Amino acid sequence: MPETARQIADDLRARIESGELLPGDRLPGEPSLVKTYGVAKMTANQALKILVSEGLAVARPGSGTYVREFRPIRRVANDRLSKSRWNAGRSIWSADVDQRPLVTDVQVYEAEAPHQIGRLLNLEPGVPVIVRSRKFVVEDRPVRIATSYLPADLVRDTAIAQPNTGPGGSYARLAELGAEPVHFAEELRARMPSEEERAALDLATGTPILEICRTAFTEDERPVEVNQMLLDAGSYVLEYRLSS
Amino acid sequence: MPETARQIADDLRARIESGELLPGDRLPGEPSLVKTYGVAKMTANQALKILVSEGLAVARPGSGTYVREFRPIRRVANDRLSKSRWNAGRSIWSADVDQRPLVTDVQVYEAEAPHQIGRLLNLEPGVPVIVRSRKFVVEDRPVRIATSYLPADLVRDTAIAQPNTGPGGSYARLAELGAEPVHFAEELRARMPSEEERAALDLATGTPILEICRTAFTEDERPVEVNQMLLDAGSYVLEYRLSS
DNA sequence: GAGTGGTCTAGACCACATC
DNA sequence: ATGTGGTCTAGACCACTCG
Repeated sequence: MPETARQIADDLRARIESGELLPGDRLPGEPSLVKTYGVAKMTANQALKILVSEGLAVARPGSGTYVREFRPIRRVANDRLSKSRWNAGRSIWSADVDQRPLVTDVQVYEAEAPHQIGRLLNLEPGVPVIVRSRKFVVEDRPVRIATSYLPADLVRDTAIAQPNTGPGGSYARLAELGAEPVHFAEELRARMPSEEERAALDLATGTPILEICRTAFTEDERPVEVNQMLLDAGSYVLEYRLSS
Repeated sequence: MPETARQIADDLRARIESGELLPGDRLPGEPSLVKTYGVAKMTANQALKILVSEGLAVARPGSGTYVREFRPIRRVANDRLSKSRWNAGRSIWSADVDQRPLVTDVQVYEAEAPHQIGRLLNLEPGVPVIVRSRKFVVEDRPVRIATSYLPADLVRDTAIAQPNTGPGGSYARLAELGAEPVHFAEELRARMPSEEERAALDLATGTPILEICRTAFTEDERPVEVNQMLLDAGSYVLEYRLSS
């Protein structure tokens, strides 16, 4: 009877979904599965790998395989009406609200605009941009990597070209330049991370990432910033509020 | 020298990212990898599985393993100001714009509101809702599953309780009831699908899904619909336009 | 019928975590 | 020191696709 690994995974998944095994609990190990199901060790290994690849479990070599804990952060993208209280406090997924993250690995440099970015910023090919990249850490977990691109001619001599952008951040500086961002377009997709991205976000295998590319526009619809973000999908719930 | 499977996967990934292997191309098969790398068949198998799990390749048993093709659909969530043309035509990911999908598997029935849904709709526990679920197919691919919940007392005697909601769809019917949805709150997360969801969306292994829960509100901020959607992440780019 | 990916076995060695 | 997951081997059988 083949299909054994899948069946073992199905059993364990059922025990997780029924609540018999709770988040953080240790799953039966490989030797245990070998005994109870009478399979080879590698089959047991693959059964556990299935659960890991589904994002239901996390393997900790040398210790065991554990039911994954899902404690996401809520990121709210506000539209102008969102100060009103519709939907206040009601949500489908429980999530911590917007803890202030630790910002690390700040890098700022000037470079030629990558092709796609240049198009979004409405720049001629080869025009320089200021690139700001940084990593956000919550509870010792790296959860987000962000890279911003701004026209160098606009911001070169401001705090935006420094690691520390000052009070209010780069948007406050843009406002001082008469280029306050007020419209935003976000493009979003989800995919599996590359090996590199997995390492940078310290992702468990089987966790997808959310990739967001946000363009910020001034009141007169001039693009002034492109922000590319990579989020650990296991750490985020995104919220959008819209009015038609 | 362990780590062999990963290294083989790295090699192949590099050949994909360099453009030597194009979307749709066939990767070297297991027997070929066994020869060129001098490894066991199962190691070759696992190397290919790594690429599949990363979403870079698709295995077609009996035929080969192929570089995945990514041809997403664009879904635009408009804010009320977005009729203006900012960002017009510029986007970071190429995507077909909103082809009209085929709607299949329509099911409509009345049931007690699930706990979470009831809370979002601001209903007392146990109050009945009309449930509408359907599947959207584009180019023979199922790409989206949607389940809507509406207060039964509001819509029971309308076309919304029928499979065919008539011209303009259920929102037009709600408008006729004086309950036109004008505000929307979307909660969004990405995760790996369950086996069931994988089957329903006909997903290649290694493809994440986007899970969206959208609540629709009337002008006076009354929730009138909750729509839970599951999207094949490989088939969608989402776009949000916001103003602050 | 030949070739493909999918899976299983039985045994082995490793690095690591935990005690 | 023991137990854990991670990986590899060499060989096997299966169901499937394709020419």
